[in-house]
Amino acid sequence: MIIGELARRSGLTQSRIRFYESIGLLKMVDRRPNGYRIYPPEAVMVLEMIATAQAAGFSLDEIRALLPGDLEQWDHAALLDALRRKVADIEALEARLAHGKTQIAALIGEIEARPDDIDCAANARRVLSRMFGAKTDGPALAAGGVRRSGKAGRRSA
Amino acid sequence: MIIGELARRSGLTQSRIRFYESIGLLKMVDRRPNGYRIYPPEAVMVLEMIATAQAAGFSLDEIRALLPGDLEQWDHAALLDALRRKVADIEALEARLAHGKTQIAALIGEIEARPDDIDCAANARRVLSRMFGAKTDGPALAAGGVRRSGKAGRRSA
DNA sequence: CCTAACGTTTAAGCCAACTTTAAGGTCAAG
DNA sequence: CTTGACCTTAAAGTTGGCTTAAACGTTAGG
Repeated sequence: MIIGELARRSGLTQSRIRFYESIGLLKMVDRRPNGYRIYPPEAVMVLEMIATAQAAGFSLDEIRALLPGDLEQWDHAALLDALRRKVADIEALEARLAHGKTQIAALIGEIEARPDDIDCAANARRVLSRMFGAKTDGPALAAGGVRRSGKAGRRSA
Repeated sequence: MIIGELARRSGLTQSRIRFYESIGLLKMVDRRPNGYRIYPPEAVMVLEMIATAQAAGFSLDEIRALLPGDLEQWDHAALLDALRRKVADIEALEARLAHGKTQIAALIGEIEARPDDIDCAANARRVLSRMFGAKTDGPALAAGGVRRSGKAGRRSA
């Protein structure tokens, strides 16, 4: 299979496939005498696997660490470990999200409770002091938590 | 207040504060004849507000759109709107996370169920076909979903 | 008067995960 | 033999949210 077909069959772009090869993520590639890449049929599945793992929240670095390149040699223990750690990560993120949601809900309540007939600055101060007073324990959802859901959507191909 | 003190009091770095000014996020700044920036005391609160909003999942663009620069003039309606949209975003992300967690849990189950006495490749294929067969509806947690929780942690100052 | 600790600017660098661009080689059909 | 669809490469660009560097001015203390 050459790259165009692999791209069509996996749903990824050619550039993305080449990129994965360049970072050592996709090693199942040979060359024709003319320089063209040739892939075995399994490559489709591996790419789908990579995409799925990404979809489950793994970084490419993590995926590379787990994916043996050779489908016959999975490190079960390491894989299970990584999966369990990922579940823990997800649960931590869920907790942060819940916390953030609570904060926002409280803020909505505060704002709704008093229409604009009262001093805004004082109101803002009240709202904020409540938010900060309510133990915003560290970087709640911060740095690496949530990424904007709106404009990031750029699917393959 | 000059920038060093503001940095100390808000917990942000000076470069970050200047950066916020440069993108039009922090407008409450004057200059001394010598060029030094001077800030009113409220700047501390505004910066904390920005950090909190970020922590709640808002991008700097969103924050700029909501923060009027002048504390006396909040657009209540727009703010409420944005907050409600953010809650919806968070809930969508929560759903994706739950879905991803289910997927991973299923995968763990699959792997645990059969120790390494069986053919790995066949097993992998089974596991994956189950994952893909189970309607991995689109980019579940993909593109803009989760960011690694491990190495992103680089807090201010 | 010197030094150390502040402040200023612009520009470039970093991260991940790609995409885009530019400039070219290969190949099958008509 | 030319056209057009394929493939190749290296390098640069993208996004967001900053940090770091370089080169310089200011100010307080001894």
